Amino acid sequence: MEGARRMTPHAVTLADVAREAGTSPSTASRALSGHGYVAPDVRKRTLAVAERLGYIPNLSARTLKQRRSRVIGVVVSDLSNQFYAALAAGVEQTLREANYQMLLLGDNSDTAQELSGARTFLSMRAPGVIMTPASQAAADLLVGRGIPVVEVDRRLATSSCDAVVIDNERGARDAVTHLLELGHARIGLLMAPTTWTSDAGRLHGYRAALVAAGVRPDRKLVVKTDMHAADAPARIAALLENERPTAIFAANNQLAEQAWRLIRRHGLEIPRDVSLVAFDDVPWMEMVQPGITAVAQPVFEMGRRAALLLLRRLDDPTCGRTVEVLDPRLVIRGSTGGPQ
Amino acid sequence: MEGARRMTPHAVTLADVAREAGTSPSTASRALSGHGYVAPDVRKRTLAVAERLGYIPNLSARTLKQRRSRVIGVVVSDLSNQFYAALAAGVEQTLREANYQMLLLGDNSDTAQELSGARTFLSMRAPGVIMTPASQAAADLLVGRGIPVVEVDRRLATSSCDAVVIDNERGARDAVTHLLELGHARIGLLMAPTTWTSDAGRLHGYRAALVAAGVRPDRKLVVKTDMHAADAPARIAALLENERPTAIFAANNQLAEQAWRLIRRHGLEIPRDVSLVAFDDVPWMEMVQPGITAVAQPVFEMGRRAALLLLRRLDDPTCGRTVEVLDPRLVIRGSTGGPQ
DNA sequence: CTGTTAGCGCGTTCAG
DNA sequence: CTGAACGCGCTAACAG
Repeated sequence: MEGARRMTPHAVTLADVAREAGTSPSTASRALSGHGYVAPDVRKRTLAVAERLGYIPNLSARTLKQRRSRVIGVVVSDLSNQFYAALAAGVEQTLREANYQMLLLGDNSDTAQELSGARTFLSMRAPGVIMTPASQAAADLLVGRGIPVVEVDRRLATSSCDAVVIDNERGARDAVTHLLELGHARIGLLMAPTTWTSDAGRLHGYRAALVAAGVRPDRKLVVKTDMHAADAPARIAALLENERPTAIFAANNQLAEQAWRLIRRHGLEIPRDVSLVAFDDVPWMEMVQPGITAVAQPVFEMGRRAALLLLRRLDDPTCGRTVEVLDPRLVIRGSTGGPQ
Repeated sequence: MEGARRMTPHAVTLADVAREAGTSPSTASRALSGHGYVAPDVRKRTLAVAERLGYIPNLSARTLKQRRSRVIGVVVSDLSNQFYAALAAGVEQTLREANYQMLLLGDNSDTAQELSGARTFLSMRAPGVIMTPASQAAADLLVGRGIPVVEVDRRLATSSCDAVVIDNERGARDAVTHLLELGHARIGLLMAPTTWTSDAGRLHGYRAALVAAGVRPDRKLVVKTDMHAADAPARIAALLENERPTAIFAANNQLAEQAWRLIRRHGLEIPRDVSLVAFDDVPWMEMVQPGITAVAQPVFEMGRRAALLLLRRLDDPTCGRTVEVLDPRLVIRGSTGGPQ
């Protein structure tokens, strides 16, 4: 037991383990990491000592030496949105299985915060990054520094990254076509005021469905507003009151929630007075009465695939670029019916 | 412009900045970090060069040198549970304001995963950790190594950590008393099968309320089950069918959701056939018809306070221990009414 | 199979 | 106010 268990203020280091095991630091390193040759008994002894001393490798030192860490940066738009939470969960599980850590950041859809996150990942020498991009800046910075980026949910980078997205246009078209088939013609669209491919795709799908049915798109029926904007409720209310749409297509789960609340507050009944369809199916949509018809996305799976794409690229940086487009699925519930 | 902008495979380093700025690495370090004396013009020049070269400090090197990073470890039980998501959001925002990063991990209420998370934090030299503890092991390991831990939502560590919790007993008592006042006597309790202080407190509160009202607690009315357990639905259904409680108190939001679904599936009507109260108020509870009476917790605030407690301790490691107990608030909605 | 040597990039002495 | 020297803990070369 020697004097090794003193109240050292220092954490136990590889050198401590080596000394205690009667070997050199490099041999101890090989024994613990499993790289290179080590005599079986030496390895065993070293492992035992490490265990006994409670040795925990210093990742900073390792990262400094190897010039890359095993921490994958992940940034999503909004941690408290169930969609992004599920996405992150899918990513984390997959990364964990491959022995990588996830460093999760939320950027509140803010370019500056996203950029600051990217800088953090760079300074931590993350070998790769997965993001729901808010702007081109962050991904471009990363890619420019040689860090592979996988975009999820939407694509924005000017450089060509791997990506996992949903077929937004088809999802929106399915949703709106469903309404058209029920006999609706005045269909309101609620969407975020972004330039993201996700929103653009949903808008295209909405328009395409109308045109295909011979209905002329009306700009006044389209409201672009952010969930957190102060005037969001007022603008949605204005749509309801002034335009009297017989149905509303909300392009994300948060706008759907807002719309749902406002429709009730206005004393309107779903679907009698107005039908409602959402893009992105979340639990409450099945629980309310009537249930909300929604375009379901395989969220967890999207996270998983994004992680797999990144892992593949880490394994082979030169492999061809992949963009996976997953299929949405329209889940019909009680919130959609024929117009009055 | 010299030859400094070559296609170097290496990231730009402090030495590069120093060379370009015509100074030494140590001066450059002082200039950029702001510690120590540097001539104003030298500082300015160095900053400019750093900016121009796109210098991003290597955190590993800095951490290795300073023996501590600015990454705070955070581990919660379930990333996809809105309660924990909100908690994490509160923590993150506060840490960010203090210029710390959050490393968020989910442990799925699993001791092994929690322990592995703690080891990760240790190996990354995190200066502190915030956790919703699943067992004593992780916190004890951390504290034993001199890393301050703040427990949130529940307390478990044998060592005395700072903590932020809700007054579980009072919350439960308020909820059950509300039911008793409505005339209920057969009140079922759904709770997780843990030894956590949160669940214990809620159980105590439930019992205390009954006893205070002269109602004899009946063990058969208490079902301890995990949300993800395969037999959870069956056991809850059995409670409903065999014991015929006139009201149910679900001790967390997920059990409340399960109960709500099963009550409907059994063709029972809320609150006519059975009343329902939940501990932890989440958005859907306000949206369903009737709304669910629930004990609301200031979740975001709990996260924020936990972060503040940790920051204070980082600032002054010897300061007295603090345990903050926040007040819950009973929100009465339509899911509770008199028994038949 | 093993130990010695030599940094990874940074911050912190301590003389100038 | 500045720079030279050193070392944080680890691993990749290399020689033995």
